[in-house]
Amino acid sequence: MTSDTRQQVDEARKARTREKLLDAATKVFMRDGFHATLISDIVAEAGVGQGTFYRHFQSKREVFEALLERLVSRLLVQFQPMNDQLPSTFEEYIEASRGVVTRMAGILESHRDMVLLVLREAAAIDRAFEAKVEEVYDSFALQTQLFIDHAVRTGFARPCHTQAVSQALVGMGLRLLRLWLTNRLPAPTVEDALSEFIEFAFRGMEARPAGRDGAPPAI
Amino acid sequence: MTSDTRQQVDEARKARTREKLLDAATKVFMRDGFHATLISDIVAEAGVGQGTFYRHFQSKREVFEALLERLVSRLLVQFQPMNDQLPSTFEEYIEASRGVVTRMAGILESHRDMVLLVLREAAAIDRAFEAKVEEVYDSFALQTQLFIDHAVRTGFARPCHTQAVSQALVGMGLRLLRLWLTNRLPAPTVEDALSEFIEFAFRGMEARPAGRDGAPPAI
Amino acid sequence: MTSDTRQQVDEARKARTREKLLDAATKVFMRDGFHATLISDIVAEAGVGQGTFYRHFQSKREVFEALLERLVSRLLVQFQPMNDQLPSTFEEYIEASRGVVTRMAGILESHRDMVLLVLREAAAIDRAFEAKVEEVYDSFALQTQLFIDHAVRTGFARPCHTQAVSQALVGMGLRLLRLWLTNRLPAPTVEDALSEFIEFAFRGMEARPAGRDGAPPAI
Amino acid sequence: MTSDTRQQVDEARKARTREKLLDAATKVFMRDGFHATLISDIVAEAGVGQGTFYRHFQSKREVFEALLERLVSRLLVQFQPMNDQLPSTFEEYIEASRGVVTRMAGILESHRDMVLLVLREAAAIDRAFEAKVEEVYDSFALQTQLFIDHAVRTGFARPCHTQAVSQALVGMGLRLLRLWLTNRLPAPTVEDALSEFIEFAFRGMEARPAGRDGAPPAI
DNA sequence: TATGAATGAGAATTCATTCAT
DNA sequence: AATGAATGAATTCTCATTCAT
Repeated sequence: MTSDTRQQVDEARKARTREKLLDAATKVFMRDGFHATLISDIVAEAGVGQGTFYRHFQSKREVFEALLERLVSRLLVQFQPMNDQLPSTFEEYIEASRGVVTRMAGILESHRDMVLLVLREAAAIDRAFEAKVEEVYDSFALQTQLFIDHAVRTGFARPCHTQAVSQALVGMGLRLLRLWLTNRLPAPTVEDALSEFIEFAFRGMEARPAGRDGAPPAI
Repeated sequence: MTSDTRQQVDEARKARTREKLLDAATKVFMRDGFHATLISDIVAEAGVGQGTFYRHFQSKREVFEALLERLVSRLLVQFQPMNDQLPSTFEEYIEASRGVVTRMAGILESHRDMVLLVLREAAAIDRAFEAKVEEVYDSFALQTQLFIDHAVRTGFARPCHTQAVSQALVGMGLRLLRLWLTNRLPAPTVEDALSEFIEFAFRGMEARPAGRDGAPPAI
Repeated sequence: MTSDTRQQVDEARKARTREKLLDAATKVFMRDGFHATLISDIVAEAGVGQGTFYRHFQSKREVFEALLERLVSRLLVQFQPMNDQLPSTFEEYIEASRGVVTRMAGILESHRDMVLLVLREAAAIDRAFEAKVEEVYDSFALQTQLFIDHAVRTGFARPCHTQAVSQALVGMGLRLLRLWLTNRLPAPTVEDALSEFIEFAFRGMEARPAGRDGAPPAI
Repeated sequence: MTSDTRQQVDEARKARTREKLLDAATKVFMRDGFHATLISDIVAEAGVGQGTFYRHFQSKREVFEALLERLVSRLLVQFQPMNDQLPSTFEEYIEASRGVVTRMAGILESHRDMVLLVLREAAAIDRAFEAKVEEVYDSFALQTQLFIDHAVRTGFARPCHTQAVSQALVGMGLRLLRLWLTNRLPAPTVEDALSEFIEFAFRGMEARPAGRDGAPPAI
């Protein structure tokens, strides 16, 4: 009984220490950059001893990995409902896209530090991280592609190389995300930016007769 | 009492050594990444003594700075003629864009290593580098914006938040560039990819009545 | 969660290591001279790791500073009682001087190595050290001056520029100290040398009628 | 003929370069201290090439040696006439001493930089230099001793351990010299200081009946 | 489990010295 | 003879990692 309790207390303490370290690492990584960050900076920020670090992680790299893992898993969970109900009119498509993108933006913003950290540093740490992050981007691209494929099949989107287009969309998103998180968004509000983003994605730059009725074009 | 000849010879030798170091650095940075690269790796690759490095650069960072400077100045020189003759029909717009983008692709490809290096690592080295690279991206965006602004004014493009759109285009470009340089281009050839890229940029994803006559729409 | 005991143990260990380093430094500085001494020599002599040095000192200079500080503080403590009871007859003056000087000699001898080190090297390390050592000499001179001033006031010493005289006395002392510590004392024993020193200081070189009764001269 | 001339020109140039280097070294040694001075500092100050240094000296140490040699030889030459005519009255003794010391002061002042350099640094360079400088001090002490011995023999000075006394005098001189050259002389003028110095050397600190007639005391 | 002093391998950096011109 | 670019041995210094408490 006593030892059981004791064990639980110990485990709880360990978990708390681990969280302290992860939070401290995020903070210091953001402040100084991954490479300039020393283990001693992390433990100082976390308020624990130097040796304690090694009871939880093997290396600075492993902390980053844990942080990235945590971020990705949270993002994936939240993005599940993205393809819940597929649209059946053109306006629904636009609305659905706006909804998805807005929700994504919200989630990403709530992990602002880590997201910016990944955008900045992940590819520079080593090839494995670069690959992992590219995987994430690719999976976003794939989600997007499935969406567009469906739109093409249902006649709401023009036939195109949907794989290339979805990668292009991911690129657009990444750029605007970075500008946003560094407060350099070229638009008054995020909502404006997202509207422009979606408008542009659907209509391109070309000028043309306005009136769209939302009906699929007769081909 | 140094003779002119002697001075010239010395200078030439020094310049040659500097080039050797820059080339070696590019190679090693690409192979091992900026942070994993040691000064000793660079001098070994360059075939010069350890001390020689410090006669030319203060630090690894400074070499990277020199490389980036060299790349940027080359890119800028080559991009001058981008806005030479502005188009006067819609088809010309498309063609002009394709020309610009194709030429850029060629230039970028000829600096493949450095470009990839910058895409991967620059932002992670420190804030100053991040700022410098963002400046470059922003200047591309600005060039693009001027182009679109003109197209809007002449009625070939629909009115939109051209600053946001051009940043989005830069994002698209960066993503495809990266995929291309890492051989993951989602298209059979670069030309195909560029075509898709431009098609998408002008027309968006939306399906609609095909026939365009190249004339600006009557508004 | 560091226990009090643990903290004390750690502190004690650290202090012990620091002392080891200071002792080793003194030894090596004496053997090889400050400038020829390498950090690696000090740690080898101390039997600790290279990195340990830097946990305790920033540089070789800082070790020397610590050593000098330690020496000066010890000397100051011991010299406090120098002006305890001021003499009231001429003989007492001589005896008091002899007492002070003898005691000083004893103290200095017990720090033989550091004293010689300071005499030889301190001024050559940098201007700050030169200033610090000159300060010490000046404070000795000041002590001496107060002593002489008193003697002049009470009529046991002839009126003179006591500041200059005390500096001269310090110079004499430093020279004899150096000769003594390098075993080149021009006298059979230290006591002899001190006697000559004091005799000379009081009577000068001039020959004159011997008999002194210890009474202040009627002026 | 031509080659003769050529050779002379070359030699003259070489000698000039050597002097430039020696002067530069003195200046930089004074400014930065011997140990902090780099060969590159000396050649920069001299305005010659790095390699040129090694055509004239093997090392920094050798430059210092040359400078010290030059100083010592100059001092020795000038001090020859010190014992020219030995005094025959007490006043003549004082006057002779004042003359010698004043002349020495003048000479030393004209080599201010080198003298201060030697006082500060020589002993710290290595044991050989320490020995060389001590030799010089000892030779001064010896000169002084001969002077005092004579005074004792002729009855103008009281019998004493003349070797110890002359070392003490050298110590006094060194201290005052240092204070003087660093502008900390505890007296309005050098002349005042020298007067105090000599007064003290002859009469000591003790107060006593004034009137001296310059005659040797009846013993 | 947590701690922080100690460690030492390894990297950056310096600078006296060489040597081709 | 003079030069100054190149050199690399030698040192300093850092910091991830260990380990005794």
